[in-house]
Amino acid sequence: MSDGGPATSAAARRRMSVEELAIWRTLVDTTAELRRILGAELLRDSGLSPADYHVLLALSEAEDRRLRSSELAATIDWERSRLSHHLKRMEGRHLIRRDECPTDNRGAEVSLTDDGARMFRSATAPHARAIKKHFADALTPEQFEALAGILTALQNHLHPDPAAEDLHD
Amino acid sequence: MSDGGPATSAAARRRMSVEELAIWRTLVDTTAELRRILGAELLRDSGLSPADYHVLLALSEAEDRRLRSSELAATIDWERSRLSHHLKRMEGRHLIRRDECPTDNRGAEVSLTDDGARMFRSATAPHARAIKKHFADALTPEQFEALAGILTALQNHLHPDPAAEDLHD
DNA sequence: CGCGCATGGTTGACGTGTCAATCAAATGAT
DNA sequence: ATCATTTGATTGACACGTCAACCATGCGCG
Repeated sequence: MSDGGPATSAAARRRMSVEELAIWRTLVDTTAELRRILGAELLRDSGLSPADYHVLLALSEAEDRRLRSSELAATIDWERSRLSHHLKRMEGRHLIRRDECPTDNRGAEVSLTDDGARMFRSATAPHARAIKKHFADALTPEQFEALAGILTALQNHLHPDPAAEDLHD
Repeated sequence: MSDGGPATSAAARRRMSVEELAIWRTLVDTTAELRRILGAELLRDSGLSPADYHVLLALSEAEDRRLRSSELAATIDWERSRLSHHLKRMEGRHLIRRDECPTDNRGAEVSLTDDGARMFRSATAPHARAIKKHFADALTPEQFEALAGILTALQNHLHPDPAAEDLHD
């Protein structure tokens, strides 16, 4: 119950069925559509892109509303260059600020501006409502439970537990 | 059992739980990671981006390997401008060709070149194997069944059956 | 100290996606 | 026939993401 994947050896050599492939495609399409809808609604209602929102969320949850650039990148799992590009744009819109880091002259400290904090706060409740409306309201509690299990299985498969690394083929 | 959503009135007014929100975020993150991995593998192994693959797949399944531009857009659910931009790039790489449409002088007929067909054919089996490896192999048959149901529920919620449109609030 | 390398971060080039504007051909109403 | 409207498709401007190159600072080690 703690290994990386359930279908390890029995069906592992069989080819993927067309149903499984169809499910994969539907998964990609459906999540893409949901992201598109929610992103458009977020932008319309609050002027923030999903990427903006992600950055502001991490910053607003950080201690003193500030983070080193690389910590921010690690928190939201972005490449550093992507973050750098995006921060430049966000700085231009006065959502965040970049100052030099006192303890490391190479570093940059990213901090939330009052404008940024205000926009994030005004965006958060409508965005949660939109997620509920378009996603959560569609599923039963049983489906939520199943989905949680599916996502855990996928994550375990993508990032196998290093402790159980001895039983590979 | 044919309405647009299961949780129609009872829990509809309740706020979304933090668990539900966390599942949504995990869903977005996990599918994004899967797309990233599979996209990178596809590009590395066959020189095609996921978008290229999508276009070529639609064309190769079309009658006589050719489609009107707008039909192609409808098939893969892309905006026409997006498709136009992408077709220009693909045309530059000789994957597809655009000729004028005989029946409508405004139209463009997009057709697969031999190069494009060959690249698509060589990409298809490794790509299917990658999907199996990173996605399908992680799930049990029961999870597949559950996921199919979840996706159907989400789709029904996004696109409610017009025939049952009389019982809205 | 001085050399080499690792680290933190930025930049530029390029492919990609969206939006609004554009344009020409088709359509339809009078 | 004429003119407004719709339709098929392209374009340009811009936001975004990735990749490789870059630069400066920090750090280990002789």
